[in-house]
Amino acid sequence: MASRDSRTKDAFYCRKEKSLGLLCTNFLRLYDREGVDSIGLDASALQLGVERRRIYDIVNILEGIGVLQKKEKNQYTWKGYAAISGALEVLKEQGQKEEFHTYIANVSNEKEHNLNSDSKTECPDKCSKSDKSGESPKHKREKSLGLLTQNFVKLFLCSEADFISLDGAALALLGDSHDRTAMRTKVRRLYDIANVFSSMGLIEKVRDPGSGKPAFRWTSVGRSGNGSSIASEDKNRKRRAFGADITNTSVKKCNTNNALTEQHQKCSSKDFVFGPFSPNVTTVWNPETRQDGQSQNSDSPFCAYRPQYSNKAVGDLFHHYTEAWSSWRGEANEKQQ
DNA sequence: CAATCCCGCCATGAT
DNA sequence: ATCATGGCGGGATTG
Repeated sequence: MASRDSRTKDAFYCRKEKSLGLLCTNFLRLYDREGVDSIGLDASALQLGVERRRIYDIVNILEGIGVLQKKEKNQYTWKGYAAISGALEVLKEQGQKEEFHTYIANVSNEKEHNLNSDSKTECPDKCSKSDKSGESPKHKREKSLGLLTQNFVKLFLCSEADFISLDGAALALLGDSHDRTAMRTKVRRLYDIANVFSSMGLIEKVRDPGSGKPAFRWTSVGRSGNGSSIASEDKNRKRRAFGADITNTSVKKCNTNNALTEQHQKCSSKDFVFGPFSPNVTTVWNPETRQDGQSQNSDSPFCAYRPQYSNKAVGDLFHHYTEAWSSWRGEANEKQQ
């Protein structure tokens, strides 16, 4: 049946609209409301209008922070933002137990003149790495992303440096594999993680004063002294940010499922194409309009950016449509199963 | 050019 | 074998 050739990036293709960060924001907004406790991957992909593969990315990263927890095949349990602080505490402790602070001495300047001075910049892998005799039938489990996410967090939580570059992180978490390729791959993954973290406000992009190179800084969320008990129940845990929901109604193939669902609706995705609000991509939200600097009280990192339409009415309308559409699709999908 | 990072092929594990 | 997961990196986009 030939390939629908998904690579047909029409004239109106905007990479930003498909970023993991945005997807994460939408994902979070979609599930951060009462009554939610179970998340189905299929439904999720459907609601958000993305391929399944992407949901795996989001889910794996969020699970590393405690927002989600795998329940069973295809099903995750929503733990919510409230679970983050606890997860971070644990991560920080683990990170300290292992010597994560030695990984990132000070990635600041120095650039290529990295002195390979002793230390043990390596193996972020817990457990044994002893593999005498070829393969180790060990846990193939948790090979990356999820683990990488946690290690990335540990670097921030255990390091003194107030900002870390992805290259530095990759270097630190990569043991000694200075393979150009390994580095490249690792950095690619870190970009993915950094994107969702940024969208959640956990980290923020900054510039290294010295080299001018991009780096990330952990926002003031990291618990503060005083331990014992989960405590810090956040007095402001009801930081629910309501706004417009948006769906990535991609006008391309997205689900290999038969078009049964599709033909079932007369007003298929085609018609769903923004009516009054033209698709002129001029109103794309901006994650961080480089206007960094002193941001107001970054108390709550979860005040996600809301991709708003300059026109409130339009936004509301869109929201309404989205809700209707979402629940409809969800129901239809469920029944179909 | 360098920094980003989307997209989806395809290996691998579960059933 | 089929289906669920999710490494991995080519190469398109952005800055």
